[in-house]
Amino acid sequence: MRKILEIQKQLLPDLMEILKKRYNILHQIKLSELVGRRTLATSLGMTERVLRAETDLFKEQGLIESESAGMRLSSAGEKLVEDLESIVKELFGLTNMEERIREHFGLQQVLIVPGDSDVSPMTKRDLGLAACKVLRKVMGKDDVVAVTGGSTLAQMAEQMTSMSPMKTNWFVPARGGLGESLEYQANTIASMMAKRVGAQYRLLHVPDLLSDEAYQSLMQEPNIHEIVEFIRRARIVVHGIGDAFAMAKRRRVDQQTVDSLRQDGALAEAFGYYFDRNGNVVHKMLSLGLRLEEIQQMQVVIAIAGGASKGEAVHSVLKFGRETVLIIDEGAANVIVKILDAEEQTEVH
Amino acid sequence: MRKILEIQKQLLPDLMEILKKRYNILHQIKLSELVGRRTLATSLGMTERVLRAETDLFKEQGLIESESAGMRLSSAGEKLVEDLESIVKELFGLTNMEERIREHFGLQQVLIVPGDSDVSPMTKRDLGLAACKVLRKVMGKDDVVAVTGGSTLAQMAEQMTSMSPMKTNWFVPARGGLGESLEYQANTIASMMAKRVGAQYRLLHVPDLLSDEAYQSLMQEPNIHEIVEFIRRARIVVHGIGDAFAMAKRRRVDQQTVDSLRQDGALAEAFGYYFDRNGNVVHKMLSLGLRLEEIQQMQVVIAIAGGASKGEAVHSVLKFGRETVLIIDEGAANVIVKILDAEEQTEVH
DNA sequence: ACTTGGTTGGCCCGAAAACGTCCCACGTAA
DNA sequence: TTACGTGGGACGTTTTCGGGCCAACCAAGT
Repeated sequence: MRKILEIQKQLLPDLMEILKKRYNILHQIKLSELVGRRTLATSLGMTERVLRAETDLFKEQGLIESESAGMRLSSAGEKLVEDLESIVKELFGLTNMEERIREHFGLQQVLIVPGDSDVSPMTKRDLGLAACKVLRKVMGKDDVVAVTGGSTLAQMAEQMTSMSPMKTNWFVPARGGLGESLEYQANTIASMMAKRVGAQYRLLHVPDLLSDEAYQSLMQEPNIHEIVEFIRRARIVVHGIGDAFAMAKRRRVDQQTVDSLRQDGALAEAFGYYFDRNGNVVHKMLSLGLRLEEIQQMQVVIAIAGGASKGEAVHSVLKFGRETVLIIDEGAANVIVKILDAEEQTEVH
Repeated sequence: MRKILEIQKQLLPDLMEILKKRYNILHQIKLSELVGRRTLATSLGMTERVLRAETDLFKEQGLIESESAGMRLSSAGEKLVEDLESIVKELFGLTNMEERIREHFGLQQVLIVPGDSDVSPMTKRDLGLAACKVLRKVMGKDDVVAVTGGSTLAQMAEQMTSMSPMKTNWFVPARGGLGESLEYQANTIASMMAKRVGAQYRLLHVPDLLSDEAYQSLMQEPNIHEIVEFIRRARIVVHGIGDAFAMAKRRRVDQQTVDSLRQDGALAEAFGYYFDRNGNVVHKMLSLGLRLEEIQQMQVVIAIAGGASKGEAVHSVLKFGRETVLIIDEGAANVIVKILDAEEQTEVH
């Protein structure tokens, strides 16, 4: 059932909106039992004229009957609303969550794909696909896109296609090597994405840094300095979100640091920064590239994550809050919403 | 799946058409493999500009890719078309049958409601409902509507409603008593319909006739003559279609006539006339009211029938062919289409 | 009997979207 | 080279959409 709507959505992108709108109208009529155009319009927040267009359609379809005192659902309409109820619920469960999360964190856009990446690998692919779509939409001429590493981003890179080569675009790693395995490194992903869409790319081949001195001396290197500057000109950054300890382990962080992370309540990781439950930065990997300041001022920050297991992490990164677009799956979304619910509960008491 | 599509058809009738249009375009692109806007437009019979609007959308959705040599389906588009295939079939299977039957018999409109009256009584209700809708649409001011008897028509009468009273309309029986039980008689149905929509009605209380003499002498009666004339002024006739022998039995036709019907290959019955497989009239009930000539010249002839068991009968009456609107259910439609298929088969050989 | 507050359905008009049509630079095949 | 078909752009026209208003009507309350 969901599939059929997914399919239709591709051909009729605004199908869902219309469906929802019409359902709302019918629903409202049902509640009001007998209601006139004007009151209905104001209670739905639409102008009289557009509402009228809809009700005229409903009349034509025999879903409502209009008397001199107002309109009411016909029996067919009643039945339809009943049938719709369950569909709309399922349909807009995700949309509702999207809206809720979007509003709560003040994001520009939230996208939830059905499924749970923890369970089904297909969902991860969908996640990547959705991310590609978003990225394609926000990318303009000459844009520089910075990407991080991680399995989700790698998946996204694999899904990436473009109809016309984006010769004027650049892909760069958001930060230098962060100790991940080659295939999940930002460098790998940036170059892969660039190749797949016919864009250009520049890489930042630096090791993880252990000391400020190393940082300073590397930044003295003209060509390194130059590329870091280039990266900082990025208008768009795409990053994954990870569980702090899973990430630390993957990056083979030494035990001492892990302990300190644990002590600080680290929960999530994104672009080399570790966050605690409340979105505070509790640790950062020392490397070159984008710093938090730049990310905070970036025009488009796209975060991608999937799986119920990452829900908490996503929530904490969102709490830090510089993202503009969030792309997650249903599994993660459910967890996040549950956390929000809990927060509201405690607020009330 | 079926249900959700039905709902959409009611709530988003225009979107379904768009869906079909877009599917057709994508399908055509798929067949052409690589094709330009103009050639595609002509092969689809649309102007270049509207096609362009569609293809632009497809591009935005990533369903097609455009090269300098033309457009082709992207892999996503390919997949979508595949998935759509079944949806469109389901969605427009009935539509296709409607169109096929409409064209084959040169009808003005064919309406197929999902389901089979033989199996589910709900379908019969839908049939009645659909008939009401059609009738409401074709009825104008001062129109006289002649109706026949039968269980389907009775069902229709029960479904009949109108938003505004049709004070200037008349309902009349198409023909005099044809030996049916009271509740299925044309008189009963005409009066019931009239009452339900606030219209007027006149009845024709005459028994079945046994002889020409009786016919002649009854027609001498001024008031009978007058009402028959009135009936013949009808612009619209709504009639059911029945299986010849079921009908004969219900009307308690004597054995001799039944035998003669069987000998003549009678198959179907409508408004008191019996038809054989090829749509020839093989027998007629002697009564007053509309004659075949009048029906043939009537502006709107609406035939209603439901159930696979009536498929053959409907086919033979259609073959006689004076209907303008046909309202059947899926069960009957399937049978009819099967007959048409068989006919085409034999034509080919 | 008369006001009041609501209804529907009709109408008008400016804005915006859709559309028909032509043109252009370009790639490609002959 | 030529000839053709392509996608993309542009532009004036047509059609639709949407906002707003109004007449006729109705029911209820005064």
